[in-house]
Amino acid sequence: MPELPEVETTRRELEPRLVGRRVDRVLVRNPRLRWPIPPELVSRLEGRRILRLGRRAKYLLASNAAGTALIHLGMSGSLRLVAMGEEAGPHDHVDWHLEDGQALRYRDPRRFGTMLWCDGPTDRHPLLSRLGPEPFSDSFHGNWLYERSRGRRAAVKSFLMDGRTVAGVGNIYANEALFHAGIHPARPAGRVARARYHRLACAVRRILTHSIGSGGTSLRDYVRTDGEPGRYQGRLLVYDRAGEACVRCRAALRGRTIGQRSTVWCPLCQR
DNA sequence: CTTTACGCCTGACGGC
DNA sequence: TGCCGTCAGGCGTAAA
Repeated sequence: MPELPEVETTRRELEPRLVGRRVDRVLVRNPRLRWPIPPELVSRLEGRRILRLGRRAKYLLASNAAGTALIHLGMSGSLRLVAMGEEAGPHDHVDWHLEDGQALRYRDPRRFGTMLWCDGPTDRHPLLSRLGPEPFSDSFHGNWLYERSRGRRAAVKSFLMDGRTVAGVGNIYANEALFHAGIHPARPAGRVARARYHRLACAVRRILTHSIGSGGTSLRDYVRTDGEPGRYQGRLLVYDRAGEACVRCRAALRGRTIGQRSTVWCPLCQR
């Protein structure tokens, strides 16, 4: 499932191949993603050059002179560059035909993903306007987490996964970051001390940095734009390891659902 | 305001 | 072997 490192890896791989290129034609085989792909996405993209490929949370933002395409990979989506004419599979829902004979191919078996068009500034788009700070921005730090969490009774893991708290931290990395910071995922967010939030913010940044450097996690569906798997999976310390031994203290890792999400933690290392 | 549950969808997996 | 039920998972939305 594409998390932020996978999306950022995709962005970095695609950027040099897309920016400056003209989109000649957009072929929508199946518009039924999470929301229908709007017809104006096609008309706004065709005939214009892509000027920028950005990212906000897990949304990829492909801009041209007319506006911006918002692309979300959901939990099974991928973007690849293919040679134009390469046969499309059953889940290859959209191709952007580029002037250089390649096509940007969007595949998403479960169709939880998104491809929308935004005419104006993207920071005013309803899907983006209420997002919290990017994890690598200066405004994301322990004090922000601490101040924002006061009075909150929800689990710190749910708090961390709320996009208004910090953008783009999904289930896998929430589990990992809480382990690194030694914080029990079910602890009420308002009962985590300032110093521990400082550790948590550092852990989030460190883990995301390492995962991006490894090309993403490559759990289950995710593959890179070249079809190769990411390499961070072997570095996951708790996710998907319930019942196994904690790498630090060898205690059996615990697992249960918190906030409708599978959660794993070490009962000794995390308090 | 906060918190919780739901639903979209398919592939993987386990039981028979 | 094959069929079927169950479940995960991002995240917006509705409901409490």
